[in-house]
Amino acid sequence: MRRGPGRPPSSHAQRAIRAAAARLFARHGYSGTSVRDIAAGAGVDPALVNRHFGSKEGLFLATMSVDEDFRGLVDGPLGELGRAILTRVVTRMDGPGGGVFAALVGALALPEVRAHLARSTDEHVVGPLARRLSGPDADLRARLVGAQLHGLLFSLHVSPDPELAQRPRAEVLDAYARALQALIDDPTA
Amino acid sequence: MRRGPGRPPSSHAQRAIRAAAARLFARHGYSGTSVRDIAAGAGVDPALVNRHFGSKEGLFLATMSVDEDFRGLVDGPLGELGRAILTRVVTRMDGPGGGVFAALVGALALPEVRAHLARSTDEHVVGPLARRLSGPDADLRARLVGAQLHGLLFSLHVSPDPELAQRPRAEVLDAYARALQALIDDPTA
DNA sequence: GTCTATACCTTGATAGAC
DNA sequence: GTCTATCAAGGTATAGAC
Repeated sequence: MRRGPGRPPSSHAQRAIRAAAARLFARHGYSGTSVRDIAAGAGVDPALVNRHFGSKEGLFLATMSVDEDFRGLVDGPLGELGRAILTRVVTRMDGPGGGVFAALVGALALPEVRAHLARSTDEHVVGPLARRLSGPDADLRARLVGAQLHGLLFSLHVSPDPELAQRPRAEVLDAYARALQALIDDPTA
Repeated sequence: MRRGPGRPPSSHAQRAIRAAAARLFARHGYSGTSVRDIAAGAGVDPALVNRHFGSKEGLFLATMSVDEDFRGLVDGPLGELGRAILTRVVTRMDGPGGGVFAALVGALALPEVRAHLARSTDEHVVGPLARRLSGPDADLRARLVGAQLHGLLFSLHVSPDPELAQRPRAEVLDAYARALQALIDDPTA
């Protein structure tokens, strides 16, 4: 939180609302969390939530982001990039990020949530990857890697496949990495 | 609709409610469609909806299913199965099925919706595919093909990537089919 | 500027009349 | 079998206290 002139200091209530919202949204989703629940969790009056964040949607957008989970995902040697991408993203998402991703998917009916997920994926994954790939259709292949990534996160955290979730992560990542690598490698080489 | 003894005939109102619900849920999602909207679209009283289908959730489950879109998806020669799966599912989902899938994902907060999507994927895709695959980890590889499938449908219909959606379908399917095939082929062969 | 109390509207659901 | 009346929950806006 930046303080200083030109920006009002965030009150204790604001921080408490943020913390309660981050916890409840990640755990129970957007529609499963009421503004009154968040206010109760933060120990403040329900009206304060909209006072500080404009609306329930505004608070959701202020607290739920996958930018930190996606940043830097496609750095590293191209030859083993599939495995590297999956190791990083799954490790991060096994923390609180998994709930954040699931909450975002559950709130995709909100246009701003759609925009956030699309922008974050483009900015941190598809864009940087497309610039690094060689061979034909680099942009298309990078976008499909993004689709694969969403597919695995979906099956682990949004609509969890129990059999998949219980297996040793290393086995799952090794197998899925082969599929990612099939799009990362130059098909003409 | 089957008629006959032992089964009460479905009234005109029931059919009208079904039709309106299928259209509105697929177009505006679960939370974006109110029971009153559906009743208005069907030209009936709002109370009739819950009278006939128990609840909004009951009506949703009675009208939104991907069984028809997923059935028979993994039939055909193993050597080109990746391409065949994608051609079939994308063709079907470019019709009304795309909206149905998106609506189901948007309603995954409901446990019964989760169960339906998991069961349908297992019954029509993962199960039959696992029984056909040779080589190690057949079950794991089949589950990951399911994850890939969800990933593409997600990027085409749930959180649509405009660049991906506008490209010629053949290009997209050819490239993604390589990634599916990497899990279908026996890795030790 | 920060917080509280309160009221309003939409929506899912139900009870009971006809 | 169908409709009217009504309730509870929840998102939102506003008036006013401190």
